[in-house]
Amino acid sequence: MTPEKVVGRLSIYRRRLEELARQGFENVFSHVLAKMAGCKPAQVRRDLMVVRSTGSTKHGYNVRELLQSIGDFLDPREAQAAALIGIGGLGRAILGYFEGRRPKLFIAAAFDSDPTKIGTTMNGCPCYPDSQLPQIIAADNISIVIITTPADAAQAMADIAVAAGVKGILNFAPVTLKIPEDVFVENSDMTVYLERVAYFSRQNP
Amino acid sequence: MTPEKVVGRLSIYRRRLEELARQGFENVFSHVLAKMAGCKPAQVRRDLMVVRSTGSTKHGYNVRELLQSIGDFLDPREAQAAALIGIGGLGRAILGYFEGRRPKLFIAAAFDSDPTKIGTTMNGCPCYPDSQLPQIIAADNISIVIITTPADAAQAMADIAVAAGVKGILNFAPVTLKIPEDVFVENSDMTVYLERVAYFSRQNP
DNA sequence: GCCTGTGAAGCTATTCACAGCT
DNA sequence: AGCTGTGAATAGCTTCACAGGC
Repeated sequence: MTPEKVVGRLSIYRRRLEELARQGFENVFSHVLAKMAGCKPAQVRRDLMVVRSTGSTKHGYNVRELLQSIGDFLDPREAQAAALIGIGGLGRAILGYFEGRRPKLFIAAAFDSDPTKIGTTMNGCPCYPDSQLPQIIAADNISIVIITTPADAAQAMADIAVAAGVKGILNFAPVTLKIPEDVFVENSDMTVYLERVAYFSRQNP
Repeated sequence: MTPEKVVGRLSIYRRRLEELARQGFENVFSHVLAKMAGCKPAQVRRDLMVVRSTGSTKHGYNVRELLQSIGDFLDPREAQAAALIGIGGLGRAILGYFEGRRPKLFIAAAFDSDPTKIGTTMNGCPCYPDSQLPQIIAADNISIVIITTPADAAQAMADIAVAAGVKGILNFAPVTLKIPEDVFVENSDMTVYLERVAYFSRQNP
């Protein structure tokens, strides 16, 4: 199975290729894409092996074909719906971020415990009370949740989502979730990031 | 030099240990901490070798000592100041997140191009116009910036910050920054995370 | 000449497995 | 008996380096 790192880089290559396409470029060499993505040419070529796209010696890779191949690889066949749990500053930022970016992957519903938010629409996304999570996950066929609640609510929300059949969790709460093996969890912990930057910023002369 | 992964896990262990300390635990075994952090006991023990903390067979590690050792390792000797660039939803969320969390690592200033934000205080953090970045980085001895601007502003802000002497960048903008080797950059790209969760959520039977 | 595709080498990270301690 | 600390083994990732093609 394709490693996480590779899938992550494919996502990055895709966005760089979209820029290139917008600017009218038809072809790109591995060393150019590597520079744009912040990695090495050999790595780009190896990663692209997994999407079975093939370049030519003369012009490198065809931008449009490559976008197609990466899309075929990364995107679901049918559109995939996600839900956001916890409509704070971070949750709102994420809603704004993804609005209409990928037709095959969209945030279909947002949940919060605050009654003043319920019934409103944020960035085109309807807000529901936490209590409706199971019903709406089922009704909208939601397979992914993004958790942006405070730390103390995260596990309970995750449990409900998993019980309702969710298969992937993107967790921004600074806790380690206890989740069954067959559900994919990606943690994004800003405290870790900042402490790491602080640490390494002091290591260079 | 200590690998990034290890530094990240130390940050996680620390927060789990803080919970344990709050709950009154005095000692912890590697397998307990491993479960709390979502990794394996052998990895915990190996990671803890780098902070030169040493456990006992009978009771495992002493929570307070371990917190001390990790702090000595991770924290700067003098307090380290960061600046936030781009006061949108994400920026505000981050300000709220870090307010008063670590005495040795704090966000001293926030910057934005929107004049209505200038002069206000958010989560205890004063807001300045972008144009004052160099002066305030110098005046407050800021060594880290957190970039939460839209994609198209990120490189320009990063260039200014680097020119002003910043040594670490935490970048949330979905672009690959071109930055000198001696400045540490950590990228956190939510699009990548979500696409990855979407991809792997489909791979399990 | 300068590219891609890839076997093989080199490197990094994780996990095993056990000696040594209490 | 059950833990830590760690050499050694394994697994995973990146980079080299070159054959093959235009």
